[in-house]
Amino acid sequence: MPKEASAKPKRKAAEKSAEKTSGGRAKKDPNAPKRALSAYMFFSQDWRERIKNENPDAGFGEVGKLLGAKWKELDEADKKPYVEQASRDKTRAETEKAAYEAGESKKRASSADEDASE
DNA sequence: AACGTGATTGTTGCA
DNA sequence: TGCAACAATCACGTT
Repeated sequence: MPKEASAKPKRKAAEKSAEKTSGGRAKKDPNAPKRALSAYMFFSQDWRERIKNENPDAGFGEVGKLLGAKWKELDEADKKPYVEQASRDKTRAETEKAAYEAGESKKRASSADEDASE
């Protein structure tokens, strides 16, 4: 149950080192199609304006914490639009990965007939 | 099949 | 240029 645990001060750019389960799962994708944005990402994009609007002095920590607090205040219906965008982005990520997989696959076999687009 | 983990997303502001 | 809290996520990989 590594899920939920009060707090997980474990991830960060500093702890990039992973290696666990079996030996460090591949290193992430070579092309890194990146995943999809989170509802929070859209939520922040919309709220960051308001936060700065009501907190022109709020830098990053203020806005950050305030944003998170507000986020929880929102109801599912409020997050809905954000989640919806996240869902849309997820589909986008699917296409990204699809193209990434396709590229990876085609890149493998092709080499001469492949157009010089890239 | 089910589970676990890591990697990723976006904001601002500064050394 | 990268990292810092804030939250979600979820796709991948391992078992």
